[in-house]
Amino acid sequence: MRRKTPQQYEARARIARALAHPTRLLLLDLLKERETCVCDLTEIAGVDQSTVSKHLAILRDAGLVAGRKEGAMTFYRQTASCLEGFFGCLETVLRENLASRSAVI
Amino acid sequence: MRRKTPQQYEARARIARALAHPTRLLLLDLLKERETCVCDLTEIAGVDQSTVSKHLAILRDAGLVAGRKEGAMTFYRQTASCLEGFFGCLETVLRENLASRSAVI
DNA sequence: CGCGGTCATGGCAATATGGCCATGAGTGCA
DNA sequence: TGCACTCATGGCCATATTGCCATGACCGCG
Repeated sequence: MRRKTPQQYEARARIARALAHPTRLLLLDLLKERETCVCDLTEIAGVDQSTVSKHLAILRDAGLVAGRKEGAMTFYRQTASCLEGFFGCLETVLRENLASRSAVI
Repeated sequence: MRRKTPQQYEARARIARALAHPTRLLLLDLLKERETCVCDLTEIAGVDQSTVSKHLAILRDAGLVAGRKEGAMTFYRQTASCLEGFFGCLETVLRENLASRSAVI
């Protein structure tokens, strides 16, 4: 494969940055199954509502979730269809890290 | 799937953070094909050698690359076997984002 | 209309990140 | 030994990120 342009790496990094926070990973995990309103997400995440809104905005800007307004509430859902692969990758790395550390011991 | 512990999300986020920088994505791309020394990586990346070393340390701590000393040089290689899936995920998101924006227009 | 519930955004402070410079350690050659 | 080369690390500054608080917009119900 040919090397990519700085713009391509920047575009990829923008999405990766959106994935690089535990609270956002939790939100994505919750939204994998079903649409959820911000109020419920706030309660589960255990941080301020404004903080959750900002995290959701970051995920939305990255194209990973989308919001649907219904009355006073906004229901978010996952839009990226590939996150299973991403999480699978993370788990693989974690397993490999664990194995190599065990090997050292 | 059951919800995960904060520690699990933190562990995942640590790896995601390592992937969340364009220069590190470039380095991973270069190391996908063949082992490369820091000096060559520095020249290609176009940033200071110390900066490259720090990026490589971050990737190494995340378990994504490993270094092998040979004489005065250190050759790095990719150790994570799943990054293709990760990059594929990023590309999918980018394509989906592009498509949805085109749909708006 | 008034009011409580829901959510997004601006402001701010604390912390983390990223870049370069300077430096030090280790290697190999003359 | 002396020197050039390679790489890692500490220091430092500029910038970005993250959290909460405060606030404002919007909705729906009395």
